[in-house]
Amino acid sequence: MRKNFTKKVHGYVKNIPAGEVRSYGEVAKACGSAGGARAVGFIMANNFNKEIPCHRVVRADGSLGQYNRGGPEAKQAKLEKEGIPFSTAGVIQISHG
DNA sequence: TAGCTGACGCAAA
DNA sequence: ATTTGCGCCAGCT
Repeated sequence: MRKNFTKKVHGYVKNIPAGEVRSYGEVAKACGSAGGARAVGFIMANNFNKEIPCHRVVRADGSLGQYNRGGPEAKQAKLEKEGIPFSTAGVIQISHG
């Protein structure tokens, strides 16, 4: 049941503490699907729950990626408010929890 | 049921 | 170091 994957992703993302960021690949892997990075992104795009801090999920390169709430700019703004340091490329460092 | 798309990731040039 | 191409999984039409 693929839906299970989605539920796991939601739970994991909700488990991401403020001030920390996770890469799509990390989330996918933690949910049981290593190469399911794209799937995670798709889930986030279809996820509009404020309970799910999808803005804390960034690309493996540290780049922001996308955001269904106003684009990378809004995403970065939220992350900066969380206390996440940023660089010209994007996130300085991703916590691997 | 089959095919296409998508907020990614890695390898090669 | 930067750019381009292919592969990955899950969801939606």
